[in-house]
Amino acid sequence: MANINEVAEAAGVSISTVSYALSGKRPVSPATRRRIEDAVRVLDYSPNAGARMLAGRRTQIFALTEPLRKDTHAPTHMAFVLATAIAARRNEYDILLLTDEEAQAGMRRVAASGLVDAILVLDVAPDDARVALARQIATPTVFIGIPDDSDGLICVDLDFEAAAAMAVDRLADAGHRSVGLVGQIETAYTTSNFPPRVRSAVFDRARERAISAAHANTGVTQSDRTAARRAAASLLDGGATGLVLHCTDDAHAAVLAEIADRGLRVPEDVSVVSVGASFDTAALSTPLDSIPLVPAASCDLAVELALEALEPAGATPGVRLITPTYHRRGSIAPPPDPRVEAD
Amino acid sequence: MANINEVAEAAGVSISTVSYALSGKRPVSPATRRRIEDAVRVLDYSPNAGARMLAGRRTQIFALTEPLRKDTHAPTHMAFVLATAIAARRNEYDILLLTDEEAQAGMRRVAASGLVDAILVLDVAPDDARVALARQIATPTVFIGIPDDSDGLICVDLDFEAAAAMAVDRLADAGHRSVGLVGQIETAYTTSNFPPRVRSAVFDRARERAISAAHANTGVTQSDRTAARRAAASLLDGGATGLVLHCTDDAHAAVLAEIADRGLRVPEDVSVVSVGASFDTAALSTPLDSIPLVPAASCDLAVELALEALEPAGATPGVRLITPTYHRRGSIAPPPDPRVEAD
DNA sequence: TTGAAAGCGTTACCAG
DNA sequence: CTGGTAACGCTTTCAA
Repeated sequence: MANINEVAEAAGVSISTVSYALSGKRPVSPATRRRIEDAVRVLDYSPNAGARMLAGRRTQIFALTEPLRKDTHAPTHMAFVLATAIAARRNEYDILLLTDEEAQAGMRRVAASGLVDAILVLDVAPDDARVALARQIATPTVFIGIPDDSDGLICVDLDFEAAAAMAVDRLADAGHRSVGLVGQIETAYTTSNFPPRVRSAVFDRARERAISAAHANTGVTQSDRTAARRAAASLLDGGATGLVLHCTDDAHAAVLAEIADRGLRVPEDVSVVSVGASFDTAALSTPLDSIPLVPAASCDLAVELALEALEPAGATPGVRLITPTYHRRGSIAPPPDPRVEAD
Repeated sequence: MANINEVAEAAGVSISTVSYALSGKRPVSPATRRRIEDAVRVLDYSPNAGARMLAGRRTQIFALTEPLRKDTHAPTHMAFVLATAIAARRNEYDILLLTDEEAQAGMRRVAASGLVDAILVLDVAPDDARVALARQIATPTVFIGIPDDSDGLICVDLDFEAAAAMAVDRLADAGHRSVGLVGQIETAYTTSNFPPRVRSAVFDRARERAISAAHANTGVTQSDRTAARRAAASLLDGGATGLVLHCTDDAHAAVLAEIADRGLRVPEDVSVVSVGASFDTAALSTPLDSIPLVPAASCDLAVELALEALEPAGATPGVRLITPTYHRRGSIAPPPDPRVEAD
């Protein structure tokens, strides 16, 4: 592994010129630049990471804390980890992964040792312990998700309230008077930050639109199709003509199966809209209208804020809500004629 | 952030003594040690990561390349990432995550810049491009999985051949004359390294035991329950009385559903054994005998080998196969009386 | 446009 | 058992 001295010698310049030629922080004549680039290529030079961290102001590393708990929905979490890694790399940053209980001790450690420039927090719980930690350490920290107490923190997330309200509005606009929310698994309402936000927004907006709303969760374990079917069944039995789905892809499929088994059609008999899904609802057996949770959107913004926080000016604390977008797939229509139902 | 100078001053010793007191690489008198530890605590000192990397021989970071492709089974991959992170931390190492196309460019980069001490490779494809790369770079690289050409590489994996053979043996020992393998999704046989190993081992051992074998894969997309049921159905229709399952948890559930729907019981009518599962087969609707793939086993060994490779002696290249273990859950029994079947 | 040199904060060697 | 000091390889200020 060649170092900057060898490059300088080979190019016949000083090491500072090599450094500037590579960083572009100072103009370098085209001729010398070429000689340096040649030397770099020939020697296969790459600046030493440790030296750079020490001399420079940046480590070019972000920590990503993601507990990766067993009971979480792996595909979604994987999508966020991936989106974060991609966003980071686009800005010349690498991701150091902090999982498990190590999430907390790890945050302390990387902050204290100056290993990372900033910390990104995934899988945020309502009462997340990492919140208090973030306030203690000097390393800028960005939350992807909103804890109960977000005071002074930098947070990024989809505007789940707006998304849920939008879903209810579409159904209400189409004439539905009774909507049902097929929600997450039960535990998610305490371990995760956004399910409660969706649920209360559905009820709030339903009240504002003067229509009735009900909620049923999708069981206690992941990939429990039966529970999802049961949830849909109870809501339909309760008279709901419009369903808002905030659940896993499996649960989506189960709900559609339940609807089909009842001999009902989407959207003629039942209208369905998905909220906060990060998979493709157009690929389901019945394509569904969707107000998706786009990992890249949240993660791109989070990385942007982390970078901003490194600037002398810093980033203003506060919650950044991402405006939801509605994707129409034809799964919402007016409810069936009440007279027919009255049979 | 205090540095070593401040600690030395506060403790009234030289910085070298502080360094040695912390690393333990040189004896330090109990008295000075205490004074230093106090100073460290008071100043909340933590050695600077960059300086350490530069001066020391180690960065205390492993790179983990895991493409995190969309078509992979997220839960399994997450389990391996987690297991690797835990094993690394147990040895004072952090994990730098390399995903995506970045896997290759990233390996080059972290190796060239000396950012990491070793590289761990997950989700190994039969013709993995990272193999050639590993041979080019100086950074020790450990593969968790076995590529087609493993020459000169350090590889770790469950002995899938032995596991598959063991499954066939158990069925044959119980008296089964016809076994069926419910395999992975179709694409896995080209994108992943172990599914073909399981399949050929099943057929090989069946031949050795002079019994018949058949294979059916579980469709083209993940979480396609129908395909898994169809696979089980075709094997049962083909006369298989023993099933070897090498597939996702969803597919396991689907197979059991198919068996139940046919009015068959496990193990009285059909014997079933799971191979290479990294989830709990005892938690299925019918607990299944299992020869599991244990992420921690592979990842612990991989980390161990990575550490060994850093020693002057290095680690000997070669494939380390982990001996499979059999977990009995009562899902294997002798096949039903042939005379009854002949009705 | 370029060079010299002072750090950056450790580790580890050489003395004592 | 302890201290002084030379690296480690880069960035950046100060001079020219």
